[in-house]
Amino acid sequence: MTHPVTGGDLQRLRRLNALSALAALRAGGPMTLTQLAERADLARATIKVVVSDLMELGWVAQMDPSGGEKGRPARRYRFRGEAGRVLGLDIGAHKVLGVVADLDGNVLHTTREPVTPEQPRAERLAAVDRVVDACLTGSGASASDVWIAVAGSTGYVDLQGRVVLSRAIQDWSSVPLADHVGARLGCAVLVENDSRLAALAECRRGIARDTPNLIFLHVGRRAGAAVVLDGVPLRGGGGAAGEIGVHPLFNLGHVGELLQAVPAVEPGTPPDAVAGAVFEAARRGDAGARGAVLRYVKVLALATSAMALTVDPDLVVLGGGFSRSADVLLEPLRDELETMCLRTPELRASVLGDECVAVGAVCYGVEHLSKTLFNPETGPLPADTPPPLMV
Amino acid sequence: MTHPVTGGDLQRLRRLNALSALAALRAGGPMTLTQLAERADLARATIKVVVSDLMELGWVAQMDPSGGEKGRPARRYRFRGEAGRVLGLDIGAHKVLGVVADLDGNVLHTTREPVTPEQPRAERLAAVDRVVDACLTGSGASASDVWIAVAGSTGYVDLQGRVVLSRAIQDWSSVPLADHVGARLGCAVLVENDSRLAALAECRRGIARDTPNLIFLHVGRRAGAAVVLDGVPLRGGGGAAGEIGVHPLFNLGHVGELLQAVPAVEPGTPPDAVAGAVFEAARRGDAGARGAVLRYVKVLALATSAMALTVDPDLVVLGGGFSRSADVLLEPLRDELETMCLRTPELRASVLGDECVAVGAVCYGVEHLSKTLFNPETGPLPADTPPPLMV
DNA sequence: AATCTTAATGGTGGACTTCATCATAAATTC
DNA sequence: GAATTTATGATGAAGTCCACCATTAAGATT
Repeated sequence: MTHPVTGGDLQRLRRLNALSALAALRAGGPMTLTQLAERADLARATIKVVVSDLMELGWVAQMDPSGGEKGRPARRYRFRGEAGRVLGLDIGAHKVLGVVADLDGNVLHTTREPVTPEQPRAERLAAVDRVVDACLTGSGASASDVWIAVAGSTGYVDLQGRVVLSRAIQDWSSVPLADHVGARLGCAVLVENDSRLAALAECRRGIARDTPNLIFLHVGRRAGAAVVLDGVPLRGGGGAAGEIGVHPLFNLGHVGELLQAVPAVEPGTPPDAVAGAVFEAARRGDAGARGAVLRYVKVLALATSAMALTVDPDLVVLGGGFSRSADVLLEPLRDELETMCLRTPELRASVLGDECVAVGAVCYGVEHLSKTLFNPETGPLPADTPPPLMV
Repeated sequence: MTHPVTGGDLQRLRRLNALSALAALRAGGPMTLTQLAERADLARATIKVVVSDLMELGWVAQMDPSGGEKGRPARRYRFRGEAGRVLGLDIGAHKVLGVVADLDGNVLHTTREPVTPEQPRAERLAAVDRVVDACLTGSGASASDVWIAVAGSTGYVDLQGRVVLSRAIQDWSSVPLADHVGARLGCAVLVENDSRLAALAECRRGIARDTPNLIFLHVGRRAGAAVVLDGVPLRGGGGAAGEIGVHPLFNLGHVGELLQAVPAVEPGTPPDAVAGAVFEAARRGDAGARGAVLRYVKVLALATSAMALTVDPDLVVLGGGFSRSADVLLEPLRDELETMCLRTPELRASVLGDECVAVGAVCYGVEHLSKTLFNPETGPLPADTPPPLMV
């Protein structure tokens, strides 16, 4: 009912102040004591004690004096992002992508390996293992340096991180992905829907950086969606939020097929290239192709407006493979949406490319760590010890 | 990025503890010092000081000793809900309903006045004024006792509380409702969509008390919806969340008309009674009526499943005028939803009746006060002084 | 009716945290 | 080299919480 206001001990106040300082340092970059005192709204003397505590714990390091200022040069302090590592995985239909980042979310290393949708589960898991190993060796980290791993997978992922159902990947439903990766790394592993992570990535570092309420539209041969509200990916009561694709009127699972039979596309074009060819023809002005695109956009708009009317976002981000053809899609989609919405959201194309999901996984991991590690109950734990296992 | 961890002064710690004690007292009812110390996780000595502070401020009062226990009888303390009043208004098409409650949300008085959808704006506002006055005199309160008023109105209400657009009520779009009521009461006035308030009421005190994620379906001659996520009504980027009714495929604005032309209903039945007659006939087993109900339910299910797939609720609550015929609607609607959802939500009928919106308005007001008054920044202000104007 | 048990109450001292203030130190600038 | 600017270090004061102990007030027992 009322939101939890927790006071407590004097030591707790100290913890609160330490966390406040740490948060200010993380958000505002390297700072002097005076700046930090101002941002955290604490006295200099207090901040000094707090910061020296944090340095002992390993969370904060002193930087080389920069000089260039007028008076006595102030010591500058920074958050030690290198204290731990976050691993982001994108397990898609055609590739497995691994990204290692520090606690600030800076990407340190990327590994990618191709897979096919038809591969059996064991082979795909082996590919995941190889990517994880390559990530570790490539970034010079050991398994114990990784504090949390987040894996994005297609399909409906429930609140416990189980892949309940996947249509895009063969033999993948109810795969024990978290256990598999967790056994290898010995850290907490979160599994999330890939669209949701992509949406988060666009919201944090992409086209939606200034927009907390958005719908991410994953368009490709299959279509999916994710919703972000107040900057937080919406999971819903069971993790199925955004799965508008199964609605009987929209049938987004096969909406990509609307882009098949167009005269302008030569017979014999490989299936994966058909859509691109249609877009290309539409770009050139081919009437048949434009008609196909319009039919496709109409269906997409119907589904999108249903979601938009439900959650009233400020922005719709067009992502996924077809977003490369945003120049052809954006305008007609915008026109269609205009006719169906009460408060038509803006429409923009994704900008993060194919590392989108992995970057979102890193963001998700960093934020999860923030919530659990930097917790007022436990205070900032020593940075050297890896965090306790959590889910 | 990181959620705000604010520490601060020693006095701030005291404020935090005072608020923590107050929150515990509000949530847990009257308590002894020992119980309170346990709930707020503070030492008895501390709680004692905090509580005597709160008594001086007027937030807490001592109760009569109850006795009946074994040892020395403990003094029991309670939150002084009577320190202020919250006014909830439901401005509907056919009635204006006013409810006065204390800060605990206990309803003290109710006033109702009939109106018609066709009445001009001035008449409707005059009716609102009369209801407000009757609420004050009826509950023995003066205008300055009312700390906040919340008005529920049909139509699209934006984030600033402006009624942007109303189709159900004539001459109502962009009415300056908050200003009008605020001028009369001299307190903050919030305006919200009525379905959203009804949803909140069901979530706090109705059929959904244990369910934080739900969709409230307002069914009647016109249909509307509202979404509650994690116990919070979803407004969206511009306050239009839940307005699925304007979607071209669902046309919920006139979905009630599907219940018109049924042979079992005698010609000449007044328009308002037709739907009820159809439901009655369907209840008796009339085939034509059952068919009409089924057609109606199909449309409703399409819209509901679109929303459900978007936000993945645990529950759909059937409310509004037609929910009186839930016995006829629930089962077919459940069956239809079953075929369209990935994770089919539970389906229940509203239980709060026609005071639903006003009760939701009170809940909303109480919770808004909790957020603004009981704010760690300002600490618990003296209870006697009415709160500063806020929006 | 006197005594025992139970549990709340009141008070004291100690430990801790934060803050304001002042004198000092280390750079740049003139 | 002096003046200026800014950071640093140290001290004392004030505020807050907690553990502990003796005291008080009621019901339960004999």
